[in-house]
Amino acid sequence: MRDVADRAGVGLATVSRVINGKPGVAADLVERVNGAARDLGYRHDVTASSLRRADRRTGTIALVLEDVANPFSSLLHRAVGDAARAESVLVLTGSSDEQPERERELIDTFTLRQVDGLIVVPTGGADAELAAVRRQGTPIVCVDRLVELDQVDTVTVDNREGARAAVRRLLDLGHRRVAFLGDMASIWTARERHAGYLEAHAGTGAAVDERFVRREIRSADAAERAIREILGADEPPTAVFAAQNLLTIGAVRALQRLGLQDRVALIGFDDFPLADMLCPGVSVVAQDPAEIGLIAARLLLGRIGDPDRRPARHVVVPTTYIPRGSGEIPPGR
Amino acid sequence: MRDVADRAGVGLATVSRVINGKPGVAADLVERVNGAARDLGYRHDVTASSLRRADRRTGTIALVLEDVANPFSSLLHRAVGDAARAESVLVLTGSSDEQPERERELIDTFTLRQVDGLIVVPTGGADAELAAVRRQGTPIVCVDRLVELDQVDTVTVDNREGARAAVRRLLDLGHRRVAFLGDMASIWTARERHAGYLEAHAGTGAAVDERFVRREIRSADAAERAIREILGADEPPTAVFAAQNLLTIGAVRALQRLGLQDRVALIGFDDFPLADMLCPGVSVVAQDPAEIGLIAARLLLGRIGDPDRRPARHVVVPTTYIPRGSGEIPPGR
DNA sequence: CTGAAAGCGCTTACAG
DNA sequence: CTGAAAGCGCTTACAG
Repeated sequence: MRDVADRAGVGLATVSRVINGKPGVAADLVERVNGAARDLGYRHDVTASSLRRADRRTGTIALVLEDVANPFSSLLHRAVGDAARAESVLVLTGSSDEQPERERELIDTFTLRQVDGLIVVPTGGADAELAAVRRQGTPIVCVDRLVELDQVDTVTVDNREGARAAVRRLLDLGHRRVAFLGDMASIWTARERHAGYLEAHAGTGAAVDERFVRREIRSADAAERAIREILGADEPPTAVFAAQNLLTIGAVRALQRLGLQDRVALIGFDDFPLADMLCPGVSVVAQDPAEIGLIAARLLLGRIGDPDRRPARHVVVPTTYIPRGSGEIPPGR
Repeated sequence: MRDVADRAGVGLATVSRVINGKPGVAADLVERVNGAARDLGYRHDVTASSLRRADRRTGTIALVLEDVANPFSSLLHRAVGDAARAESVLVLTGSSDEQPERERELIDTFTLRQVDGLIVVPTGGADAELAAVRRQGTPIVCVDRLVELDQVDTVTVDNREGARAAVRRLLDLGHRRVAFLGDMASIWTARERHAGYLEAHAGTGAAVDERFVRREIRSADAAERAIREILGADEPPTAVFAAQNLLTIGAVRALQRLGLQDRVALIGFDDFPLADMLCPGVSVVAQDPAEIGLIAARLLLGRIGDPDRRPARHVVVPTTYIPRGSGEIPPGR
């Protein structure tokens, strides 16, 4: 920048003004500075500029996901990336693997790098750290899972209602014994979906049979084992509600292995690629990760641009039931 | 940092030395500085520190992918992220969507942010920019696709051989008419896989029938249409080789719709989730994106740590054929 | 072993 | 409208 100023025969301040597009510089000087910059192949150092800048913005946000390689996460990532790009902000990413310790570590390194804001899928075990960072002034939006913190926005889906409606469909079809497969109860979505499962039964003839309710299931393999076990009982369930995509896949695998895929109904929560191409197609309560990501990014970018203290917002994105066959199997077939 | 120095009653330089773990500071001073830092809740500003640092390293690398939401990319991303994390470096990501213009833009913004190195899946249309950046001193490793540039390492798979072996299997099974579905010829992998398809035919009785060779196919939908067309011909192919995962999915869809999934053989290049659960299971030439990512990250991190000018390396990661049924269907069934 | 000073590449009051 | 000076938070020769 020094060199540009010299070559253009102006002061440093003027170069800075021109580069940043600030008004009030004589046209011929603008011309000269731009010319000099071009001749010298000048490259503006964004990092250095943020150091002295009044707002100290770095033009970077961070995204803390459960796992960047999981389809839900990567679609969310894509949407956030696109929204950020439109405002020339870059995005750093990390995977917490559902470990609070890891989440804390990520939050720490990202804030140390002076990110302008944070979008996080909270494990639930690092809420205190999130609150502290927020108090420090860094805007945060939590996605996928509700967290009640001062000044932090959240965007989730109506898990309870989505689950309730899906399970109610099964009951309305005549199923009396519907199994439940769920993730760790420490995860908000897992609790909500379980609650929806219970609510669906209320007021119907069907009772929840605790033998068929399996929670704390963490992988497709575990889900597969659970289903095999459950279906080995006498008077086994005639339908399954799998409250998470990996668990749905495990359930499909179990049913296929047992040759029961056309006899036992199945509905999963969260869509997954190729669900429509299995036989039968797997019916799901679909979320829209791209929409969630877009809304989260807008909320965050909005807070960054305008730091006045509006109260936290909680936006709920609707789910969609997609019938593909597996959820439409009647009992006793 | 000023505050820490004051509270510890030492100079700024000493604080810097302690924070950076440099040797040669009296034990009691180390103690005092750490104590003061703790008391004051001091947070080291990594960004500012890189400004004056001799090596000017920012501890950040960038990853330019085709699309962060595509499974191949996101697995690669995950591996790179893990390797980077082990050395406390952060990773910025962007999606080029196979557009050279977009790739150039990403390279530009990332280098402007002073990243220490770049891992890119090159579109092929921004090689000049990559070369320029490399000459500027920034280490680069290209993944998935070969590019011949000075001092840039590449890690790819042996596409040609993987494709050749797969198609040869089909021919050995007795198939005489094997269709080919490929991506844009501007992409190195698409050209190589096509070459492998041709090589497989050499010296066998089977001749390549150009009516059944479709290149420049960009999506699952286009692949589905192409297959329906091809299978409408008289004396249609009895087997299909799909040279990319989206195209494989399109092919499966077409075969399912036509009810031919158990009659026409299919092998895809690149594995995809749930390929094993379709009926029949889809046989593929699998790549190992995690391994590719890990190797790329190591190469890059190695170059960053030790900038002496070793010649570029090209590492080739093997592919694996996974038989699942669809590739094992004999002709005329 | 330690600290005062200079400086990384930039922005921002402050005079003019 | 413009420029010289100070300073963002740090590191690094350079003396001592």
